[in-house]
Amino acid sequence: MISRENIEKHFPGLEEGLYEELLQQGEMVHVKAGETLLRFGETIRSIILITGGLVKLYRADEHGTEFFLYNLEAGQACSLSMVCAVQHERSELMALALTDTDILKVPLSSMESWMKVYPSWYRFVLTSYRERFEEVLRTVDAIAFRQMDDRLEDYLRRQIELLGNPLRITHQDIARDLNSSREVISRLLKKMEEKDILHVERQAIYLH
Amino acid sequence: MISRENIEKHFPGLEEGLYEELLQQGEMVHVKAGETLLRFGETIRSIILITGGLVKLYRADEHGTEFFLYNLEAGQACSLSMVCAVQHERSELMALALTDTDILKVPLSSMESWMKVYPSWYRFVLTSYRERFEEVLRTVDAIAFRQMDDRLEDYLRRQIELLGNPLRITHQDIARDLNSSREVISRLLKKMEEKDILHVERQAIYLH
DNA sequence: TGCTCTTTGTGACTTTCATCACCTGATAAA
DNA sequence: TTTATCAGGTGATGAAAGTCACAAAGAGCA
Repeated sequence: MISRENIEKHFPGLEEGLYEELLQQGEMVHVKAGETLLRFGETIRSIILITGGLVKLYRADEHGTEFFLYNLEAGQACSLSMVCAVQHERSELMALALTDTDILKVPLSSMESWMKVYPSWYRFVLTSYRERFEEVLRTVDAIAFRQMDDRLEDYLRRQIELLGNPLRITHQDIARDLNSSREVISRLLKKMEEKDILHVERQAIYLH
Repeated sequence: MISRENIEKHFPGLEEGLYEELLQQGEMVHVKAGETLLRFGETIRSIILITGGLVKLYRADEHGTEFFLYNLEAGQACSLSMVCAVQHERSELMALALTDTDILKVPLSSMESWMKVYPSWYRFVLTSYRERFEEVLRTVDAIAFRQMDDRLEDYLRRQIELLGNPLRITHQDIARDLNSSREVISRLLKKMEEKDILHVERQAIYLH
């Protein structure tokens, strides 16, 4: 359901007129858990704002190997879509709905005019972009400077922050996100369990 | 020397009025090779446009270990400075002048008003940002999916593209950029020499 | 010419992590 | 209830790359 309240709640601090425009020009789309929102190489046709649910953004190589970058939740925007949209560029990332997700699609054409008229939009766009950039930099830090056990703990904390404790996920899926292998993740989880950092059950990780 | 021609040459396609503003409000600063333009955690006070020379952007961890991200040359902008500047954010990166470098510093205050008035500025900012984002994503790919020999070859090609053939650099410095060790780089270079990909001399790498 | 510093070469060893093979136990479907 | 499938456990092995120790070669300079 597209509603003024919903948008105001998730995207506070915008101008009155901008809320009106978002309502008029935006199109609300519901995406089911597991569906792909954006594929690598796909031409971006609209700006995507998340109004509910959880989306995972990841990179994939030519063999289909994946690498998790960051999540987007309600109140955030696919900044790639905003910036690529300007020149009808293609997506560099894959986006997958982790839960049922509601998105507000805004046509590209709005972007440029809003940029001029609404300072809050301009700030929103640049802030989103900066935040995403920082997340990717944190990812670079992780793979460049840190080891698997460390990265795994960080990953679990971030996921639990978003999805709740316990985290319902298989070792295989964690391995895919971290570009590791199931065996390695299982072994590391067991070590962390021995250190009393967490408790592992089938399909569930309880962080202490 | 700050000159209209210089700016027009490196930043083509902007509006007349914007060139005037850049001249009036910009401050030309010369930075010597080896000097640091931006330190991690430093508050960003102005937008930085490169009008000459070569700058290296890198990430560093708490132990001072470095990791090369990308270079900026004339005609490019420190996109971090543009986006961080909006909210007086701190720098996430280190920037080092590799050669003598000329930069045009523009006060933050100009940013918001130009964004409204000059569509070309808005496009320039978003395009810069997207390009930098893509470079960082390429870096993520490299460390996530590829091995050292591959990354080294890629690194050498990119550096030679910018700095010319032969590349004058020590193995130690390459190792620092790639977060590897000198011995590993030396050995890989030797292997590449055997494969006739390049020729190694003291402080110089000739790519075939 | 000799001395020193920087850069590079090299063997031996270690660590981290991926891979393989195979097993156990839980869950669900037939 | 039996069987198939999926999640997870575990030892053995190997490859990539980091570390250590030390040698050698070039460059600069006194």
